[in-house]
Amino acid sequence: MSASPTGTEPPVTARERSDRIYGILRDRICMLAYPPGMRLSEEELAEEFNVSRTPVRRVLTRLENEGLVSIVHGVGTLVTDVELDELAQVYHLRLELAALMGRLSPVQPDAAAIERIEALIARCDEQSAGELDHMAFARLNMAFFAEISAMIGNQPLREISERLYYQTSRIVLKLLPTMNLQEEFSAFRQEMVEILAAVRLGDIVSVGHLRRVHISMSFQRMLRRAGAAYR
Amino acid sequence: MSASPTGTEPPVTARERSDRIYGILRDRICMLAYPPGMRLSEEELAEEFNVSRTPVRRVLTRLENEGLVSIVHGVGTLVTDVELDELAQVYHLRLELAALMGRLSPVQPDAAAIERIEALIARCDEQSAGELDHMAFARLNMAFFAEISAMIGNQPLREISERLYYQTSRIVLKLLPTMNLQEEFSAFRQEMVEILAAVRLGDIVSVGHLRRVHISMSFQRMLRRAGAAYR
DNA sequence: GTTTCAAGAGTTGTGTACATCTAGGGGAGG
DNA sequence: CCTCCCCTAGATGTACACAACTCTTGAAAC
Repeated sequence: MSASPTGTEPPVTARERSDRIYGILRDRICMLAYPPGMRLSEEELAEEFNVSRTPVRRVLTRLENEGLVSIVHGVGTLVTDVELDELAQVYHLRLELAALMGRLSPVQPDAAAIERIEALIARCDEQSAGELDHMAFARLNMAFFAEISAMIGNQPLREISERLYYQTSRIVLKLLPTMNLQEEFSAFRQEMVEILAAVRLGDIVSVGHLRRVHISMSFQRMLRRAGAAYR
Repeated sequence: MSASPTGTEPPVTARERSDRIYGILRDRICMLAYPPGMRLSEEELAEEFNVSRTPVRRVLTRLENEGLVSIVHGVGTLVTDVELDELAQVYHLRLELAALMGRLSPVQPDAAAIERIEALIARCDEQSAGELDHMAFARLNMAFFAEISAMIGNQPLREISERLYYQTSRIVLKLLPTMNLQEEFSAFRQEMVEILAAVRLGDIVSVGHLRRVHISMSFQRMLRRAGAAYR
C-alpha cells in the first residue's frame, strides 16, 4: 500500500495519535514526571505534540474521567493528588478483583511470557545488587503488572483492573522514599517468584490469590509507614 | 445571589450541561429510543440542545469510552449493537461484583429507601394487573437498580457496577419481546421482595448474594430463549 | 452487460478566534 | 496598616470554518 522504508504507519489515524498522546501523558503522571498538583498547559502540550488544543483537550478529558487530572474552568488542568486514605476503597476493590481473575476465563501465558517474567526477576536482582532506584522499581512493577494483566481473559475485568492500577500506582512511588526500599524490592521479588511457580503449573486461580495477598501486604506496609509519618 | 423565581440553577456550569446531555443520551440509548445501529448526527443533537457541535462531541466521546456508541471518521456516530454472546463476559463479571457489594463497606439504606422499594413492588403489581409493557418493565428495573446501587459504599465499585449495568441493560429490553413477559415480571417481583426482606434485616451481604442469583437466572433465561431463537 | 473510476454529498477531525471564568495584584478608602 | 473592590492576566469552554475521510452514485470504457 505505502512505500514507507522504515515501518508501516504512514496513515496515522486520528485515534492512534490520540491513544499515543494519552499513553504518554498517563505514564508521565503515573511515574510522577508530572507530580500531583502540577498544572498542565493545553497550549504547551499542543505545541509539544504538534497539534492544536482540540485533540489535546480530548485526551485531557479522558484522563479526567479516569481520575488522573482535574480540569477547572478558568484555572487549569491539575494533576490530581493521591492520598492513601482516599485510595483505600480502590485498594480494597483491587484485592477482590485480583482474586477474581483466576475464576473468569483466565488466559494461559505462553512460553515467551514465562521468559519475560524470568527476565523481570533477573532485572530485579540486578537492581538489588547495585544502588536502589525508585524509578527502576516503579518500571519493574508496571512491567510485571502488564504480564499479570495479559492473563486476565475477561476483557471488561482487564480494563477495570488496569484503570484501578493506574489510579493507585502513584501512591507507591510517592511513599517509596519514606519506606524501606530494600524490603520492597525483596517483597516484590518474592511475589514474582511465587507467581511464576503458579504460572508454570498453569494454576491461574492461585496467581490471582497470590496477587491478592501481595497487594494487600503492600498496602498494609504503606499504611504502617504513612501512620508512622503522621505521628 | 440571583433572583430566579423558579429554582436555583441560573449559573449552569459547563459541566452540568455536559452531564445533563450525557444522561439524556445514555437513557435514550439504554431505553432503545436510539436503537442499535442508529446513526446520531452531531449537528442535530447540537441543534436540539442549543449548543454547538463541540460540547456534543465531548459527550459522544464519553459515550464511546463506555461502549454505547462507536464513532467512525467520515461515517458517523453509530449506536453499538448488543449481542448476548458478546456480553457474556460482562454478565459474568456483574455476577461477581454483585456478590462483592456486601463485603466492601456497604451503606445501610434509610427508611425512605425502604419505602421507595415498597413503592416499586406496588408499581410492579399494578403493571402485572394491566396490560404488560416492555418499557414499564425497563423503567422499573432501572429504578430498582438505582436503589441497589445506593447501597454500594465502595465508590469505585459503584461506578463500575453502574457502567456495566448500562452496557447490559439494553439486551434485556431487546430480548424481552421474545420472552415470557409474565414470567419476567414475576421473577423481578420475587427478586425485589427477597431483597427487601434482606434490607429490612440490614443484611447487605445477603442483598449482594440475592442480586447475584437473580442476575444469573435472568441471564440463563435469556440464553435459553436466544438459543431457541437461533434453532 | 459488466466493471471501474471519478465526483459528489455527508460525516467526523482539526485549527482558530472569541467568550467565559478564576485567581491574584494593586489602589482607594477607612 | 488593614480591608475591600476592581481590574487585568491567563486559563478553559464554545462556536464556526475548513480539512480529511467514507460511501454512494452515475457515467464511461471495455
